[in-house]
Amino acid sequence: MLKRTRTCGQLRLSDAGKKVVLAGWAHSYRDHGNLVFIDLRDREGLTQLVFDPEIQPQAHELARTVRCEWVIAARGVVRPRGEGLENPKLATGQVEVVVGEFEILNKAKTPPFEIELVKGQAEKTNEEFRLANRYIDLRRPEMQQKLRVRHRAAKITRDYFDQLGFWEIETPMLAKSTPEGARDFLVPSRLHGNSFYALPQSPQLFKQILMVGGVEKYFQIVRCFRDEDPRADRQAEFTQIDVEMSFADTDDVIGVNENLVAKIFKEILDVDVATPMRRMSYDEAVADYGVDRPDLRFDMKLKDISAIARQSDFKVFKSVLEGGGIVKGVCAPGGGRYTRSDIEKTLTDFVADYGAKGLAWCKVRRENDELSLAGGTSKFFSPDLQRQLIERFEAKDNDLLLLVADTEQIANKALAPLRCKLAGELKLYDPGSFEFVWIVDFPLFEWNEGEGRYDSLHHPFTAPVPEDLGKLETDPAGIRSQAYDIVVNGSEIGGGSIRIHQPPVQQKVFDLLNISREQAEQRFGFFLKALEYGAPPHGGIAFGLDRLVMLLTGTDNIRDVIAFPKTQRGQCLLTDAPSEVDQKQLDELNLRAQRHSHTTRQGPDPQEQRPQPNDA
RNA sequence: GGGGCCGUAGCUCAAUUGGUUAGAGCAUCGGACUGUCGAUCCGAAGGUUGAGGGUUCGAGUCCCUUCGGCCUCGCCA
Repeated sequence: MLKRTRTCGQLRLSDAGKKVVLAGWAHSYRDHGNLVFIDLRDREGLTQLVFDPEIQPQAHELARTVRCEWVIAARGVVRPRGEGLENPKLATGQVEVVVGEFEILNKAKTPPFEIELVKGQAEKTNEEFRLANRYIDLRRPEMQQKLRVRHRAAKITRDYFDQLGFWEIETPMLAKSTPEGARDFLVPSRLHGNSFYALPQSPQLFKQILMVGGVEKYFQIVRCFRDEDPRADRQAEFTQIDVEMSFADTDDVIGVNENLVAKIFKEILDVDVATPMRRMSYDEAVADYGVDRPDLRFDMKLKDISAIARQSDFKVFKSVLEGGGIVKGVCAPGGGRYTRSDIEKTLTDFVADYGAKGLAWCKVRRENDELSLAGGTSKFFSPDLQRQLIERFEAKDNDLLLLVADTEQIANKALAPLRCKLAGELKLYDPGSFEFVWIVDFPLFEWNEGEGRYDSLHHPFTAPVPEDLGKLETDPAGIRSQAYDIVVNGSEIGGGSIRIHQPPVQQKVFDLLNISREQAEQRFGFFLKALEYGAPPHGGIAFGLDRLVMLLTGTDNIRDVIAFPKTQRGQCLLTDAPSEVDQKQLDELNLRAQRHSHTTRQGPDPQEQRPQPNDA
């Protein structure tokens, strides 16, 4: 086998005259009868091979048989291309390799779709197909670029933490199920009948126990599993950069980790991220943006206009306000271009998805040098109230006011995505820019109406702000936590907290979460015990590596940054997982498959109707 | 569990109000060609319109069911 000496992205004019060996895939071929050209591709680039029958008749004959995606190797001499023959589209376009010795390393079937060099082409191919033939899809330069960025982000992370004295420590994949939070993936135990491991939703308790174990500085790039429905930015199986530090407070954790983020953006994108990053309280984020992960690339703050709406003649507003709701809205600069049908159909349907029962609107217009409202619900507002609304939103001519009257929760839930949608459509920001913010001062608990108890906003191990400890008995909802999320462009890429390290505080929190002593003992007993043996104050964070790489590569599809992702229904189209298993495997695990009607294969094949001993 | 969009040749897409034998580009196969680089030129082959059922003289098109993909609500401490 010819051993390659150079890559296909490497050769330049200065290499002219050198003897080289290249290997790769035949990207395309151009057969002129006499001269044959093959563009040879490896992951570094493309180099043109020339086969001249007058120089090497055998190599030329062989080259004529080559087809796309055959794996080939060639030895030859680097030659400057003649004048006018350069290809400015290729980094190696100034030269070509005149082949003397040629070898076909492997033939290939015609690929099911073409491997395009042009960015954006991958999206044009049916994704189902790309996933089923991932090995072809991954040959596209744009996919390889994403894999490369992912690798580099991981490499920078490892080097960064190593230099700061953090140790990368692995934690178990076969772990204990903790029913809080997301649904667990369960793994049956063969040696312990009727018992199950759970795949970790995160290494949370292990990393805290590592702190109790005196490790002091831990990190891990680790796979986590949550059995919930996927989304465009969410897979059941995902990767975290997991970090934990002892004797650290919020500023320590934020400082170490924002510097990592800045380093990654600088080294990969050459983007300068200003540190320390901006911080914003949870309350401010929710009030101004309706969510705890605001996109700060554009302004468009939400405004509570309940006080103004109360004075209007609009019955819908008044009845919502009387019922304890609010009227909140957003001003879309230049939104006057939306037609009445855009608003009353498209935008109203949009907010309806989030539970909003309607969307009130007014357009802002200038008449005789005076701004006023027109259309929609403007008629319910007196000229003075109109002036107040315009002032409140700092609205300009041709803006659009959109108002939701509902509970505060629903109004925010609807307006936050509406704000982002409008800003995107109205092109109010540079999509290539990045705005970082730490969200801090989260409430420790949120009230769960349905269950009649408090839920942790983050998780039950998050420490309260020390000054608020007194409220544990009196005002649990008013307790702030020492939690922090890092948000970029409206995407939460990481979050963490200072943890509770004192058993009595942990116990009190469990009480408020309505977790009984018995339950706590059964689920977290091992952890509570560890806390009693000298747990240092500690805290940490976890980043979503997938989302980070999505931002770095400019994709909004998480499957693009995962080599072998799963579909919306959790299937791997390449390997066909999940699949049924042999009865023998089930027997060994003492498991029986329960075949409900909805899981039984359809299709009345009488052969399939053999007795099922497992039928319930 | 709910809502929405989509499925036509290997790939990307067409196909008038339901109307003749479902077309085109690329890819594939055969041929021609000394400088191409999205090679070009000539020719060929390529289809259970995701599947099943229905309405109709007639269905890619309309209706129902179903499979699959994507987006989304719920869910994701």
